Amino acid sequence: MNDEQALERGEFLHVHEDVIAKVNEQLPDDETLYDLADFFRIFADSTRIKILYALFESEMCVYDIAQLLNMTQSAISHQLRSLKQSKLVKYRREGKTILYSLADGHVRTIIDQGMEHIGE
Amino acid sequence: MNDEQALERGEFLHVHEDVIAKVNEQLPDDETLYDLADFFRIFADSTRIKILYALFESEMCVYDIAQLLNMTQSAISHQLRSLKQSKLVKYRREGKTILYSLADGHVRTIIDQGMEHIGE
DNA sequence: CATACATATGAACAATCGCTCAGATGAAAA
DNA sequence: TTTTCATCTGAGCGATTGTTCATATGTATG
Repeated sequence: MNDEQALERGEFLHVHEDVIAKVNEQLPDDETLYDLADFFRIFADSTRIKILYALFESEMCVYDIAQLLNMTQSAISHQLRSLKQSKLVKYRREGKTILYSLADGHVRTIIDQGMEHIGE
Repeated sequence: MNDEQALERGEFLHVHEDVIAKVNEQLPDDETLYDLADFFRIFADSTRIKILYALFESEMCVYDIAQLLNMTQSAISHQLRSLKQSKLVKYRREGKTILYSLADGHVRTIIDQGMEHIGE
């Protein structure tokens, strides 16, 4: 069959409409996909991953995390804010210090899964 | 115990050295953590997630993916390059067109896991 | 060969990101 | 209340990101 005949029958040159229809059925809506991308973006920075690893062991205050990672308190505080907003981390106040901990067990699973993939 | 006494014994005000030592044992080395962050960064963009979803169904050419996502051929080609470099996608030539497909079964698991987390 | 088709590529741009710095907020101690 | 400690916050910055645009590469066809 040549292109003209295909065009006459309403087909296109490249587009395989059956496949596209099938994908469109399975593809979640845009908002969900944005949320999913946002979720993965949290793990796309090694500082945030380090913070999460630290919290695997125990709850920690900002200053201790900063010491551990050899970074400024401000940098850690900014990152903890992202983690808070994404509901991956929760906190409680104890006197003057604020203790951060994991808010969600899935975090460990996700990181372990990623680790398994890169093969370490 | 007051701060002066603590300082005399070589302790610090905030740093809980036992916790830090424990975390340092568990914390993978920097290179691994960078690789892990790079891996998650691939999923941190909704265009790339859509492309992967499309490839869940069947191998597709660049033009079809562009039509499906209503984006330019160039934009898709650039993203496919990232996915190629990350070894998440492979390709084969068939005449003039190049057909892309998933290179790794883990991809689906990772995305499903993320989806489960955001609760959709 | 020349032409058309399919994809890849590099430069350029706006948008976003992670960190630093200076200062603000909040809680407890003096 | 004033001071000190612990953390938060907003502006500013250099670096990175995703897209567009124009062009280059590669493959089959006439």
